[in-house]
Amino acid sequence: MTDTTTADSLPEAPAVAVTGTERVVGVVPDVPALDRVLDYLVPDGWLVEQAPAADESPSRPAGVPTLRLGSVVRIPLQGRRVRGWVVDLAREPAADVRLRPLAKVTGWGPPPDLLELGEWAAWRWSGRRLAFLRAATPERAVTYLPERRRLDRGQGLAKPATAARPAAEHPDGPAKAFESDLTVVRLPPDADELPWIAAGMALGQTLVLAPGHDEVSQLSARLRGQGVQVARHPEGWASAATGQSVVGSRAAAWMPAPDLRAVVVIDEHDQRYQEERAPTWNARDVAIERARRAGVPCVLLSPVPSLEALVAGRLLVPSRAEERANWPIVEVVDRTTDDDPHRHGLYSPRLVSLLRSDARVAVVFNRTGRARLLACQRCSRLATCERCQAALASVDQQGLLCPRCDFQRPLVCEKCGDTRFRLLRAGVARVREELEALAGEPVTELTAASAPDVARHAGRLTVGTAAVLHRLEHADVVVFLDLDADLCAPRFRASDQVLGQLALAARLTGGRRAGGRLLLQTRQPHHDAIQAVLHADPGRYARAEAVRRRELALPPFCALAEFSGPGAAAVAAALALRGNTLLGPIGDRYLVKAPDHASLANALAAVGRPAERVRIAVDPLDV
DNA sequence: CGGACAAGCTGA
DNA sequence: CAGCTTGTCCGG
Repeated sequence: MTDTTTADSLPEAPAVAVTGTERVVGVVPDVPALDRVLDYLVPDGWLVEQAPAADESPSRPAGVPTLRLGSVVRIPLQGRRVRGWVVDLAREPAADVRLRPLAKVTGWGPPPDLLELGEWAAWRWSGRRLAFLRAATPERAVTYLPERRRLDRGQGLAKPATAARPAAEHPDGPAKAFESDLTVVRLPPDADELPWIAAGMALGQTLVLAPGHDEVSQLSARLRGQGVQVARHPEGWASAATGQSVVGSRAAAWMPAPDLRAVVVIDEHDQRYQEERAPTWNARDVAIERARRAGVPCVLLSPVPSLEALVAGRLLVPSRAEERANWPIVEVVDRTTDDDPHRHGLYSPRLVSLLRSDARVAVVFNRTGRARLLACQRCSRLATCERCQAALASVDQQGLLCPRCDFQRPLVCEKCGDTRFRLLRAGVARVREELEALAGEPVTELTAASAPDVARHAGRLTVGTAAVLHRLEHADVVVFLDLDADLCAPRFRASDQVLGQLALAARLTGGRRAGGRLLLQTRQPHHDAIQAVLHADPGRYARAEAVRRRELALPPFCALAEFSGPGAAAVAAALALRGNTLLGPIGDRYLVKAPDHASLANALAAVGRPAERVRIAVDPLDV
């Protein structure tokens, strides 16, 4: 049997020696382990479009394959055909190499500005450029782009919308925010962001980022209601590439925008902007850099601006009165002084009376399961895992489960065989039972694991993890049962996260005008995060926290990177030699502290990746 | 990533 | 030494 062509062995154009007259392009293959530019011949008859044609378009024969910077192509590679991106239109390969021709043009890909932004992001987060090429590529092939539309400035939104919720009155109005390069707007939780988006869109094509899909859907629906069509990620790629404004979550930071005039990031403090997988890029930071490169204003909105944003841009704040009106009334229950008739310590008298009122109450308690720590009622032996010694958790009233290794065992004491346990550290499920007993009526449990319709059918009383804050529509009062557990979490951003949750809660209840109320149970009533919401002044927290972070040399006054995997030790050691501070190892994880991101990224680029696998997380979240 | 090829192991 | 697994290398 000779030379039968099967489906697997495609007839492949042979490699040919380069004579110097052929067109050669550089292509990055979509192969993660191969982070290189490879050279390919452009077949005869294909067009190569040099610069992005500014004022368009000579009629050209239909169906002629056309290459541009960023074009998605298929290339022969080791007998396979793989996807790749054209990143160089005029390569000059060494005279003696033999090259293969490109197999096919798939369609449009990242425009040149995003290729460059991708290079920057690969540097900034010490990742592979491939991750960003993928992010900036349409999900389905785009083979045709209509003529770029010259959109009416403002797209029908030039006048701020008359919204149901009042716009917080910033002294000079939203347009003011777009007058400089980078502006942080402290917008109270109950204020409407639409006027700010409208002010951006009045300038032309605008990139609007929101942290989650729900927010994106709501926002684009509202804009549609105002007669504004926006491109959404990923299906709106082609529309964005013809100049339509973009609304999307994290990935939308990589949508094309040929006529970009403004960038708006909603709730810039939200951690969902950060990609969890390496490279751990942050869409807010990508948006800032993108606006800077395009020379257009970038506006970051947040009720509780991050220190990262505050050190990067100038701050606009609403009037004191306006900000106060748009935060709820805050009641702090000091658990060190109030006398609690119940043994449990989680339920203050104030909470109990609230449960028995007729208000819609949402209770936040950030511990899933029924109990995370149990002890035998007779012999006080802790329930621990036989396999890994972690504390066993109770999921229901039947059995015990190890949260670390999934080991299961019935609810029986190892030592004395008793089946009664004390719940030393209750979880949401147990708290729900107890709240129900206190209230004398049903309480809905709502966590990230709950079915999608649970939030809609929730009754007057709801308890759950922070998922409550995202999934519930409204509450009259939001209660934080044990704010200290969150404030004291062993992460330096713990109190940032609490403040973010308090802002979400404030949105759920509405401002004090609407009767919104927060009940905070804590043993640290003077904590800056609590004082900040109590006075509706997030600046109090930001100022105090900035001092602490600067003293401890923590972000944003340094840059952190975490290394894990077999190659972690080698990279960490190499970085330490270059004058960075090395912490760890903790398990197989090393933490490196550099004075700033530029020096961290440069040091990492100089050190390079070792042969072994390493996961590099710049700006790690749980430190 | 995934194919190619080399080196290493096994059983007759 | 065929037949198979495991490891290492490399891509235009």
